[in-house]
Amino acid sequence: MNTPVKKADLLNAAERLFYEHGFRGVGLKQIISEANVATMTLYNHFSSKEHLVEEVLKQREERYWSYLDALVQDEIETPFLSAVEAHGKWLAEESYQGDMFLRAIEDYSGANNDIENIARSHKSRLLRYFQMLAKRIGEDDHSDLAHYFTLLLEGTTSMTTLIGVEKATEYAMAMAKRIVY
Amino acid sequence: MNTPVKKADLLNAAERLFYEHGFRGVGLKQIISEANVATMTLYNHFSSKEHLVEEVLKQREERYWSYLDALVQDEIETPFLSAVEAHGKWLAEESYQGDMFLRAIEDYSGANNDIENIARSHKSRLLRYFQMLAKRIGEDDHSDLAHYFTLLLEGTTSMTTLIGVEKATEYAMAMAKRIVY
DNA sequence: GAATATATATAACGACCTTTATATTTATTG
DNA sequence: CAATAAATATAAAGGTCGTTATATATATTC
Repeated sequence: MNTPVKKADLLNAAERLFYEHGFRGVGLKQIISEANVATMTLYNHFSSKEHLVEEVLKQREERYWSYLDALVQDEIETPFLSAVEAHGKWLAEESYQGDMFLRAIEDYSGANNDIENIARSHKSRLLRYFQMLAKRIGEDDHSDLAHYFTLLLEGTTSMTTLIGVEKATEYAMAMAKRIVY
Repeated sequence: MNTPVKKADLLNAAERLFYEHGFRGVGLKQIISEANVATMTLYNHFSSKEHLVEEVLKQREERYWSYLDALVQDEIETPFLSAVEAHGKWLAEESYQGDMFLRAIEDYSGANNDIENIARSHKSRLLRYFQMLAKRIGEDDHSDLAHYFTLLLEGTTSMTTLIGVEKATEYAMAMAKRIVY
């Protein structure tokens, strides 16, 4: 039947609702309603709400990285600045209200280790990514630089909640230029 | 009777539990249990869970500012660096897992405007505070500088969740020194 | 020491939640 | 076209949640 389509509908509806209202603030009823799907269809694809959360996080991680990679890869001259810009564009399109992974860590730490680990590994991947970029441009303290920019992106995401994407990205770019090159 | 004591017990227990497990992840039953208080004592002091959340946020805001003010005020030579350091100490003592106000904005935006406004006003106060510091040291672009440091503190809080307080503060201090003075 | 105010214990309400059960319908496949 | 697989509608179980009700105990105040 429509198996793959229905599953995708569920994941997309869940991702949007979880992001907007939090994992605990959204019930399965709302998810199946927005996905136009029956209750048992959800349980046919996901064995529990928490497993649905896991797959939502995995999907969002994939989307984030394919988005970032596409924008950063080609500009090998200034990879860090373009990463900040790319992250800003991601925020503008998909993430105007905090970070879903950070939220998952907070919500499920001590309650569900699988979910927490998925979210944490996403964050450590961000750090590794910047370390890779730092090595590529021959930076000596590549670990330091990687941490600076991870902090910068995390700060940009938080600031977006407070002052909007445009201004947040603008200030982040200005800071970035003072730190590198 | 023990009225003020019981109310304080409730606020303290609620603040800790809300911070550790999220507003929606904690039930009133756990709060009254940890506060060693009866159900009706809670409703005698707070008309609903959401009003309890409001007062918890107000209490936490007061604690944060009295903490920060005490550490920053005297060091008029390098107010920005000492603000970063003070924020780091606050994180070490009280805030190892994300920011309660940011979380309140995310959890209650669209659901409870009073709570959201309290949390947002806390954040705008942080921005105003840095603008005041920037003017005091005679900085030209005091608005820019204030935004840089607000972003820096927000980033530090997020990074604390990921790499711990010590390292997060360390990197934040290094970035701060590249930005000011 | 009686009156007042607050805390306590306990139970119940109705709403909502996640999950399971059951029986029916719909589309795909051999 | 029969068989299989998946989606649907509906309901109910079992739990937790916030909130209210009630009646009792305890400390403070005049």
